[in-house]
Amino acid sequence: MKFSKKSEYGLRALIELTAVYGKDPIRRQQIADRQHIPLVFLEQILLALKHAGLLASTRGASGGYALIKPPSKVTLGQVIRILDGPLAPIGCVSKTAYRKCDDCPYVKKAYCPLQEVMGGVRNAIADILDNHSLEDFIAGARSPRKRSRK
Amino acid sequence: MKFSKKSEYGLRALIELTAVYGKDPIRRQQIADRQHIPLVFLEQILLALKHAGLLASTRGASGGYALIKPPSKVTLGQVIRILDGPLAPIGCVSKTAYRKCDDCPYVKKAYCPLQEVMGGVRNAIADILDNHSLEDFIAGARSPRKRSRK
DNA sequence: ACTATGTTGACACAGTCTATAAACATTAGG
DNA sequence: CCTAATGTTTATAGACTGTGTCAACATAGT
Repeated sequence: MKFSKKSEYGLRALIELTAVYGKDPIRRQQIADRQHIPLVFLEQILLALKHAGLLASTRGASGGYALIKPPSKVTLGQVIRILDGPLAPIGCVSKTAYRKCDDCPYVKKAYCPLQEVMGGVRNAIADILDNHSLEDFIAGARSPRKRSRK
Repeated sequence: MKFSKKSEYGLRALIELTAVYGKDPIRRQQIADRQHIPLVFLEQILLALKHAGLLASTRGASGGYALIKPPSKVTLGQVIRILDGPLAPIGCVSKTAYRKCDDCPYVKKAYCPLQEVMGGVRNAIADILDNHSLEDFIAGARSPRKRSRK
């Protein structure tokens, strides 16, 4: 039950990119150095985020990557779903990528005990991750916005 | 962010074993059939649970596996930690297996933005998983015990 | 007691996915 | 047109998932 390194690195890279939001693009090398991320692995991650529309990249001499969506509009849940896929602990409780579990003997029945619990876990995770945005990463902000539960 | 198949299968096997708690041991074949779990993989799982002290096994003609701890005393969190390791999303926020993250540039500093959020996720997951026991799996029990938050 | 049979136990192996590395192609600026 | 950057492709080590094989052992029948 862990996040992949990919997600972790991706989020840490976005911390750097959020810090310079609106300014000139920064080089991937710089991100790798400051966050101690393996350079070439970092690139795959940045590309994925680019293809998802979060980043823009410019090549050539003074190129680099830049965040193009406002930090407040990018939730951690989005980022993790891009890099890691759906965040449900088991397939049959995912809202964004539901997959009926062929092998589960409870498929036909109305109620699956595992599904009950795991659905709760999924919601708890999503509730946190979808209510935190990159904005919560800026500076020493000691107060990630804690939404009251609806 | 998924549980391993190992944990999923393990929990489903325990559903079967909980259902016959106190009675004669059941064969692994029977568990595999009813929950559609690959037979030989299931064995590794049952062994791990046995070594952890949850199950007892008897060999020979009328052998099989049996749950030896009362269902109410076995939390889902315990099971998953046995089969999947600690349930923290990233190493540096685990309570049962803390590992300082060498590569994180915030190690030295007082505050890590990622750690803040991920710690919250960890607690949310643990809060659910450690407050559900195998007892919640019995029969069609439509009411897993929902502890009020402390 | 001996043997046949059914069951768990242990080990080594193969496929797939993740994390990482290296090499080369492509683009843009001075 | 040369250099510094991104972009693409391919390769490798390790963990996770699942299989195959054979040994250890308990029970039942003779």
